[in-house]
Amino acid sequence: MKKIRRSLCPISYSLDLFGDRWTLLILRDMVFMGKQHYREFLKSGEGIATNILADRLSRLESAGLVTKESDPADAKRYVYSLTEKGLDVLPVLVEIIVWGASHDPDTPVTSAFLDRLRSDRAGFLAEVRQKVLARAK
Amino acid sequence: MKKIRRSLCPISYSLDLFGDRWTLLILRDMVFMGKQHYREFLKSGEGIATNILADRLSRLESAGLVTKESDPADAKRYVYSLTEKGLDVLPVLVEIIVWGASHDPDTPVTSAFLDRLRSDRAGFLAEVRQKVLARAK
DNA sequence: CTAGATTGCTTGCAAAACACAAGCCATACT
DNA sequence: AGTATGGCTTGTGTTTTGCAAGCAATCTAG
Repeated sequence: MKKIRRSLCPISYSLDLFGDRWTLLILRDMVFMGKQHYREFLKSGEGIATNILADRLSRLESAGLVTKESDPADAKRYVYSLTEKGLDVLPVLVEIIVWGASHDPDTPVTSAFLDRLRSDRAGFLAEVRQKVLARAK
Repeated sequence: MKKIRRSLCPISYSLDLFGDRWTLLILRDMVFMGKQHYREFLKSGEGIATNILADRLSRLESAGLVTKESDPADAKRYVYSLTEKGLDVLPVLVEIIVWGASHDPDTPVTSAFLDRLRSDRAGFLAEVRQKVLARAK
């Protein structure tokens, strides 16, 4: 296990956890798609490999962004849920969306939606946050 | 050359460029530290390797976030500067700082500064942005 | 004007991380 | 009991990373 901390910089701290090409996509799926099961994450358009997914989920779990519990409705399943700490990544995701959609000529994001993100950032954050919390209940 | 695009998702688009442990640290150094030279990036606390730095700078350049020009004051140097597109990453950096500083028990970020980021986000963004643009002139 | 420095890299190599396919174990359905 | 489903683990290459050297093009001192 590598647990070296590169520096005390908060950006470096964050990147040590989610500075890779997959972790934030998993969080995206949880936050925006409400995904909770291993199979759902596998089905995402980007095509994550099973071993990578398992690794990232366990890292997110040990870092306290995600919890893993067995599904009461189906004992062969596990339910992955966001913690507060995990949900706090939402503003990062939103800014990444804004940057990506602003600069990607082929983005499918509508300019109406992008405008909404820019002009009513706080409202959008609150709305998504509440939706996630509502699902959790 | 690998240029595969994993999906049309704006987050995926962004991560294809800066979804790694180094790229955003380089942008951090440019935005917040005003670094412009190869050697300055090397001196950062995290200790990036020379080949990785060269690779990331060239990727940032081809993606249009950074420009590379020879230094008129010293022909053996190059000056790396942020473009608009590069500076637009600032909000992402700020949210990453907020998340990292909020959840890292060992963060050196003062709660006063963190409060400022949270309560006057727009003001802080404008301030940093202006500082960067002032340096560019 | 010539012998170091300095700057911005490139190259070589071992180690780590990743991608892909296959397999495995514990439920669950029929 | 036999098959399907869900969540992984285990090989196996391939790619990326990290580290140490080396190198060409400037500058700088004597």
